[in-house]
Amino acid sequence: MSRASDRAYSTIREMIVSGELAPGDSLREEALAEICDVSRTPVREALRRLEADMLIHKTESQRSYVADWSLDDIGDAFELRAMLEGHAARRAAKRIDDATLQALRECNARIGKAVIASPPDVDGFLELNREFHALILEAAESRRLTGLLTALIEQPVVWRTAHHYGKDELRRSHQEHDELLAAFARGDGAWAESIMAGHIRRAFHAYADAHRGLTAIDSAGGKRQA
Amino acid sequence: MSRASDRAYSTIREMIVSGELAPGDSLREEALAEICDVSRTPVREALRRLEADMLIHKTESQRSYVADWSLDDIGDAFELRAMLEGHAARRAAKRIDDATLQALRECNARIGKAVIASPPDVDGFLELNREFHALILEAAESRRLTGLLTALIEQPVVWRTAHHYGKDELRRSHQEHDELLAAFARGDGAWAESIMAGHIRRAFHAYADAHRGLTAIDSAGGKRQA
DNA sequence: GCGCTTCTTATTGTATACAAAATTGCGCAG
DNA sequence: CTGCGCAATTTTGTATACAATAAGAAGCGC
Repeated sequence: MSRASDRAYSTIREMIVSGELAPGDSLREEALAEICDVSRTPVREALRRLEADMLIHKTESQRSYVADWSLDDIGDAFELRAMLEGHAARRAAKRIDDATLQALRECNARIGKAVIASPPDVDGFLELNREFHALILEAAESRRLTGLLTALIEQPVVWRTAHHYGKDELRRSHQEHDELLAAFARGDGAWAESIMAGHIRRAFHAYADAHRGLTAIDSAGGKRQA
Repeated sequence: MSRASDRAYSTIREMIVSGELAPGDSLREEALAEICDVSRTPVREALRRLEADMLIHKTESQRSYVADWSLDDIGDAFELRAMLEGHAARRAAKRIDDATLQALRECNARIGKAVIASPPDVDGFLELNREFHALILEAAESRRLTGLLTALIEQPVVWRTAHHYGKDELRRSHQEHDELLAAFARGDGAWAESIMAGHIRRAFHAYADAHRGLTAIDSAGGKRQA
């Protein structure tokens, strides 16, 4: 992470995820280079990686813009994610070892704490949730699946989804994780897959509801800072 | 395709796919730059793309090598491909228009001709097969699915699989495509998905059988540098 | 005033030079 | 002879300069 291109990648990605760069904004290499305090070379590498992540896209004339997703696009991504993370859960259920299972339990316990706090610690939830899913993905032992899913998990969407979660929805997430743990403990892949797929699809509908409600506000008001 | 980085990408990729660069071979930027007759800059871009395709990998010390896949890895890739192309077929069945359906029919007719020739025109089959699957993917209308699958279709593996197909297996592929067309014509997504998943899984077993048969030859006669 | 062409300018693509990091090979001590 | 450590070489990472290309602006004819 110490390399200049990595810093550029993280910096730009963070700007997109946080909303500092809005969908449709143009990304000029020189400007980004100045922001990241590196030369254009590592910025270009970062842009290519972000393009692979589908966080940005290039026009036919090679200029880069922050990608903007229609609800259809996002539904699409969630559907694929549900399928692939479901698959990951199924595989994990058959391969998981006790140490990982224990780590998942502890992780979800901390998620529980973040969720019952007042107000709920959404940022903590996000980080722990990321860790929880990452552990499962690792337990699935498929480099390719990992690669595919990393390209698929749109951090901006995850972020917004969680920030629109109410206390009830956060608690429900926590419970679903517990169910997942039960499926893992029994090595029941089909069960794990079902729960995971449902978990992701529920997240989509939470996002879609919030999005529909917020469309007017977003287009009227400005960008929010972190 | 006229850009230097694109040429470098195609050139290097072709060298890997054709086997000119063997799994485990090291990829030195300067050497590749000379081969492609461009500077290191576009070569580096090409290497990053190939890395995303998982055709090459970088060690922790940043040196690049041609990826080599164990049969497990390849099975993994086929499993994901079966799932995702199945999903694509399901979506395509619900969205496909008459023009595309007709194009698919014509494509498969040409596949039929390539298959019944003596000897079978395997290269023609490969190209038409690629086109057939690409048309379906396009009909599925999911940019993300397209991105995921492109990263997943290991051309070297596809190439070797087809070249180990006997006449019967090529004909069977042709027939499965026809079944797929029937499912599309009826808009039966579930049917299309089943056929496609089976189609891919069969391809895997053909590859695995051929691979197992060849492993002994490879390890007995082959150069195992490294 | 409108549309077209052309020129200017902004932005990306490529090459090269240099810096940082890693591997290799050598020399030396034990 | 072996193991260690240092330095010489190779290889990758970054910066910068220059070339190519596309967007934008101005001028021109109509």
